[in-house]
Amino acid sequence: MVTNNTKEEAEVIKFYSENYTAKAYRISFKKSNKKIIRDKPINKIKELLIEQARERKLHPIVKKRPESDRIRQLREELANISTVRKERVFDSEPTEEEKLIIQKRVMLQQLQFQEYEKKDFYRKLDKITGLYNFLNEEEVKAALEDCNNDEEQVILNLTQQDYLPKIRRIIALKYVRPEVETYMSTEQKEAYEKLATKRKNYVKKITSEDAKTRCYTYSRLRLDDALNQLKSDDPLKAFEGWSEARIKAYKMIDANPNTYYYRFNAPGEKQRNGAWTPEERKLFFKRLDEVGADGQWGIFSMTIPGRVGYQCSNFYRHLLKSKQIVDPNYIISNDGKMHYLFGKKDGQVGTIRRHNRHPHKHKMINLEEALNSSSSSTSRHNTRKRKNKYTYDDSDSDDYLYPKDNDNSGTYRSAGTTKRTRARYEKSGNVDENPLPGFTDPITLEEVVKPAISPYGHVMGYDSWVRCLNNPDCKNKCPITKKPLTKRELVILTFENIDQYRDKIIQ
DNA sequence: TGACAACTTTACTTCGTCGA
DNA sequence: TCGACGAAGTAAAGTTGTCA
Repeated sequence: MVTNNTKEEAEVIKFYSENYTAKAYRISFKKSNKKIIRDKPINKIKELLIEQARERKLHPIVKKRPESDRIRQLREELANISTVRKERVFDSEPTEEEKLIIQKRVMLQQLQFQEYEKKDFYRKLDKITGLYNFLNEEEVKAALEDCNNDEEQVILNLTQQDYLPKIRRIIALKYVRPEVETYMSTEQKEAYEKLATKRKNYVKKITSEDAKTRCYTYSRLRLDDALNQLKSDDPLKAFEGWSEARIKAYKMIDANPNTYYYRFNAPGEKQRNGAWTPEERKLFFKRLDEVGADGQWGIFSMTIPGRVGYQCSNFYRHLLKSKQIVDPNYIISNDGKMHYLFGKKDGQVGTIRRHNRHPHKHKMINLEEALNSSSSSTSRHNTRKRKNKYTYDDSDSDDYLYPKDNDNSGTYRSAGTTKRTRARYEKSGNVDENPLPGFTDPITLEEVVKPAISPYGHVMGYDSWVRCLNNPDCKNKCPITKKPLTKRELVILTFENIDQYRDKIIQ
């Protein structure tokens, strides 16, 4: 995207805001009914340092990293290089053979130095993450660079609430997306301009007056045209003619990839149009096997180059319509149109949604009616303003985010994501069911009450996860891996499921 | 706990384009 | 001219937070 640097900088600062860290500390202390003491984190660090030293003394752990082997290997290689001893070193030029040996030795020494540097880094990494186990390697590296490689200084700085956000900002700025290069050649540009002119002059013969007016007053802005507009130097013109939905989706690239990819390809990726090639079909079915048609077509399309989410959605409907695949969630009404079943409950007839050009006459039609006659359905009024929120599951239980029992589908109950439901869940007494007693929350540094695991294997208190994922600066993004993550993907650990997840936990 | 508003998501409709 | 298909826009369902 072509924007000025300030805008990009603002966009890439996604991780914890200063406010968030401060809040986390506040909440943590509020919970334990303690007064906020400014040097509390330092006291905590001191305790941890003493504990760590004691633990090391009792149970010395030697972490083996591939580097140790590599250094040994390099040392052996160095020893095996033949040596040349000259009696009068400066008398003559070295022979070719001697030059090669020197070159090899220098190279190996450089490598060895690099390996030692790595080893030293890992030593510091272990020391720092021993205290701040929620930091990742990249964050430690950035912090060390910031403190002239002084790990003690890093440890000290990290006791300041605003230091981690500062480091994360530095990292985030490293990933400023480069400008999307113009991938059009001169010939392509000429052809494109020709096409654009043709489009501009194109006047379709329309019989309806209304349609004619619409055709003259606005023309649909195609994706390639819209993206080309972004190359304009004038920021006002960049989004000219874009629909609200498109702008919204475009802004969601980090916050919500599904929304973005539903309407866009990956930045710089050329859009593919036309019929699906056999390779694309193969990719589509492979993806279908992996994630299924769960409605997140944006996410679905991410692995299919050149195709956006709605293209995948349309293609899926096409496959259904042409009976190449079968999905019981869709029905075909008498008029031959596909309808997705909403609010389908076990043993009950689901409803289908029908669009109406007249917004004041919204209707929900019954499946039976739809199957019998598509036109008769319009006579039935549905004045319900708000449907039952939780239509996916009949159960009244509040096991939010828990995998369905005996369900091999891999889906999760989506009900009960509100504060209220969570409160009810907590009230139900499940909170006491902590399978990880003594586990420290990396955010609050307090013992985790309700541990939850992400698909990436990181464990934090459920409340900490929720606060991270709700933080507008890094909404729906894992604070540790920076990868997309929603609350629904979290699994609260209990005695029932801990064995299933124990091996997946990353420490 | 219900009502409601704001926001998000996505199924579906409509329209543009192209080739026969 | 027409049918088929791709793509954009929008209506409406779902979600979540707030307030009384």
